Amino acid sequence: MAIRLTDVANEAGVSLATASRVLNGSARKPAAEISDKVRAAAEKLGYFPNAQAQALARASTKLIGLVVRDIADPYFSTIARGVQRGLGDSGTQLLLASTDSEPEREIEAVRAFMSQRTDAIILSGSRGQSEDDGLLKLIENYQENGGQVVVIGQPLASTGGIQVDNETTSENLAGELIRAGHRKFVVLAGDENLLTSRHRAQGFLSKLKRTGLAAVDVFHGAFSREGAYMAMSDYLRVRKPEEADQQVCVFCVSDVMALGAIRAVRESGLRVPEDIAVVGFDDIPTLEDVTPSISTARLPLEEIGRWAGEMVLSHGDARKMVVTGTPVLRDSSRLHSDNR
Amino acid sequence: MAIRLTDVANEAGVSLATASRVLNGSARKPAAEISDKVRAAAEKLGYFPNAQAQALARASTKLIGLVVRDIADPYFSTIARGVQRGLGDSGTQLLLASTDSEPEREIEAVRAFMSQRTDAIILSGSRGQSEDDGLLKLIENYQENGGQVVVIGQPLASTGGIQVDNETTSENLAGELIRAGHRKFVVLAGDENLLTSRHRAQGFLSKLKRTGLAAVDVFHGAFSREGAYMAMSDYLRVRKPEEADQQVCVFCVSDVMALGAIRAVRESGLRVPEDIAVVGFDDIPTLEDVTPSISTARLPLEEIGRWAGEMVLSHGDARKMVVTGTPVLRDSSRLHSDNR
DNA sequence: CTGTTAGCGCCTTCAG
DNA sequence: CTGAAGGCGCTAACAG
Repeated sequence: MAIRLTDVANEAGVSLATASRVLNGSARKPAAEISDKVRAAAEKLGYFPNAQAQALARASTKLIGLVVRDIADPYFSTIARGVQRGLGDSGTQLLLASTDSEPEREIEAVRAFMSQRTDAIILSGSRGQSEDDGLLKLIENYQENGGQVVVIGQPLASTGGIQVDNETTSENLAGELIRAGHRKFVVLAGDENLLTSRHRAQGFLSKLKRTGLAAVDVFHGAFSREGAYMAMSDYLRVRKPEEADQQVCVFCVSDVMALGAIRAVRESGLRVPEDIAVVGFDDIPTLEDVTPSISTARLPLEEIGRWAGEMVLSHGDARKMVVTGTPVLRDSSRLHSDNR
Repeated sequence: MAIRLTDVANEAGVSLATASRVLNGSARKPAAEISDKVRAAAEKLGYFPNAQAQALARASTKLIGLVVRDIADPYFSTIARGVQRGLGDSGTQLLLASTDSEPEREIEAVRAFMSQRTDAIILSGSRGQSEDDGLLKLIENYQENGGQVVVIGQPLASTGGIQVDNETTSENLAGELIRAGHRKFVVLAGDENLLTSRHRAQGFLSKLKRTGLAAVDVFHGAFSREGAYMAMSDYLRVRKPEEADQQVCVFCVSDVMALGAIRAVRESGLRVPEDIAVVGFDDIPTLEDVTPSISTARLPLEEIGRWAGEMVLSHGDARKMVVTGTPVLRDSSRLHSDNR
């Protein structure tokens, strides 16, 4: 159906090999005159190289796979944009898969990418707590066959990646909040089966403990806007009357959760931050448009994606890098001193 | 390097053809015993079909391409999620490309997808005003070779797609605002070279005119948050003192622009909506978290994406459908009656 | 410098 | 029902 290289070669009156050489970056450069003829023929016929055939003949597809949990989540879409930027004009194409937080879908995605023989896979999704054995085996298999794996977030033993030091970041964030005067905390810890979620909560709590602060409430739930909305609603429902007297600072393990929490606070008729201070984690772009401005731990999301993309291109050593977030206190954690 | 079907066949002691038949959905089903042996061998060896080879031998890659302007923009990421949902578990893989609003990058993306022999291409990006001749020719070429094209937003003569009736939607939105009592309008019309931008502004303006409302100011600029921020800043700088007395309603041709506009209003010390009402278009998910809640014309973004995905799967007729947005007045356009 | 010729991994008639 | 063989479109030695 489509025009083949053979057709172009015939049209130009040269051999297949010659046509191939001029149309693709071969080391050997045919004569200028011939080249022009071939290019003209290709143009005239509307020739498009068949990437599949090329991939088969060479040994590399110029394909890389990116798996995220939900592409509509600003956290992931920002990373995705970064990856694309990182890939730049290398001619590498991006295959995208979303897992919807279901481990099996992550495995499916990786299998699909393996079948596509992607040169690399960037995992930015749901690193579960128990390092799904199945996934690990798959990845190992993939690597043995020359596949490159870059993990964003949690580190994975055998792979390269951009690790986020969630624990330290949370500790620092807690430190800043304490320094700002907060003394009473609640943690919306998200899904305890997700490493990211766990580490962020743990870091925060351990800092509190080390500082000798009173016990706080910890709520679990889905690592999502809805999850936080419900967790916060639960908290508001059960909190004791005397708690209402003093401003409490609620740490959510992600900005998206903070957004859900704020919604719940507002619906209950309370104010942020006067009645309840809310703090997030990530610094997703959305925060720019939210009032009050939300305190968070800033992660260079787009750059992280870009680094991942560049890492993939450099095709090199499975380099590892560690990123620690920066606490950014904004209005949502303003201390309400005159409360009681 | 990787395990081939041949290896599996050998391991199982059967022929290549047989192995192929059991491992892939062939019409002819080998004996159960044989099948099990083959499957066991495949499992043991860690076999993954080579999608490229399959694509070459069959005549279809199970690949579809999606081109957006910016995957980090909630409008596009929501559509992207919809597309993925629409594709469901059909086994189709999604290739993603972002154009950054540059027409040439859109063309590059389409060329790349054509090379990848994607079964279909969903265009959700920058339909320029002058229907870039290059793009049209490419698309035509693609279709002649059996490629399916689905366009989201602007309709394209020869292709199917989900058309958004921007003009009518804007008219309706204007109607609602007028009914709500607004009389003084400003339009941040975005990029006049983008059809989407144009139609939205035109619809709005024509409705105003038809209603006999006084002339309003129209500002052009980039079809983006920054563009709107600057346009709004310009407006605030040049508006006449007497205008400041009466609440004005600023219609932005997209929610993302509305967000930028609101930022500008706030930075100038004014309030939304008391001093300046702001209205957007699209109803991106982000709006859920913004205060005041933003009035807009609701488009079922995720569903639009889903429809596009399903359309692609049904492989059918290049169906066309038209979507008209629904005006949703929220707080950002509340009338400030007591302002003389 | 150009052309010829094996494959790359898999599917699919066509025989057996 | 199973096996053998040609071909999908292109690349990369190897000759000429």
